[in-house]
Amino acid sequence: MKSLNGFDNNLDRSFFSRPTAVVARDLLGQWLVHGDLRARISETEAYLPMGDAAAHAAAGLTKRTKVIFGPPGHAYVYLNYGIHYMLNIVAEPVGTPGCVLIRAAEPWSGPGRLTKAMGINLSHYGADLTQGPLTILRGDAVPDSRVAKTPRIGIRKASEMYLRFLIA
DNA sequence: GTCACGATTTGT
DNA sequence: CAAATCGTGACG
Repeated sequence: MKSLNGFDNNLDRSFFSRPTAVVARDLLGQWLVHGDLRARISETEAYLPMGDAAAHAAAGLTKRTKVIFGPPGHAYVYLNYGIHYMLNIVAEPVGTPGCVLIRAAEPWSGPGRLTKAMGINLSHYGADLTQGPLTILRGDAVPDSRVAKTPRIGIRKASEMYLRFLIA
């Protein structure tokens, strides 16, 4: 059964409707697809629903964070430093505001360079990644032995939490 | 309305 | 190390 975008192995809603850190870890090795462009996700960061001062959702439900409180599998995109678009994927069930920042996908390093290279911008805010031109395809699973965990990059709050996942 | 700030990148 | 550049959230 193919999806609207023609692919038959997209990650479905249930994949994203799990604990944020688990989704972040399991997103490694999957394919980020935008139209004809595709890139293998190699680095992610989890921003938790609770007890995470660095998460935008910690500020509560606002116009900007609205999508993070919605159904999983949707895109949370925002402009950072007035220059770079950051792509996040909403995790957890509706009402639980967790999201995963896609920090890099081969061959691109850096969240800002990735979105620029793949043409992702604010128009993708709220887009459903389980269907449509912007989506995630299932790739080969990355074994724990190849997954590294470190503190997240570029944040000032909660910098001691190990919520950054990358392929070693 | 005004203001400080930031999940980055690039160049000096 | 500092600049670029602007939407958001806090405050009045």
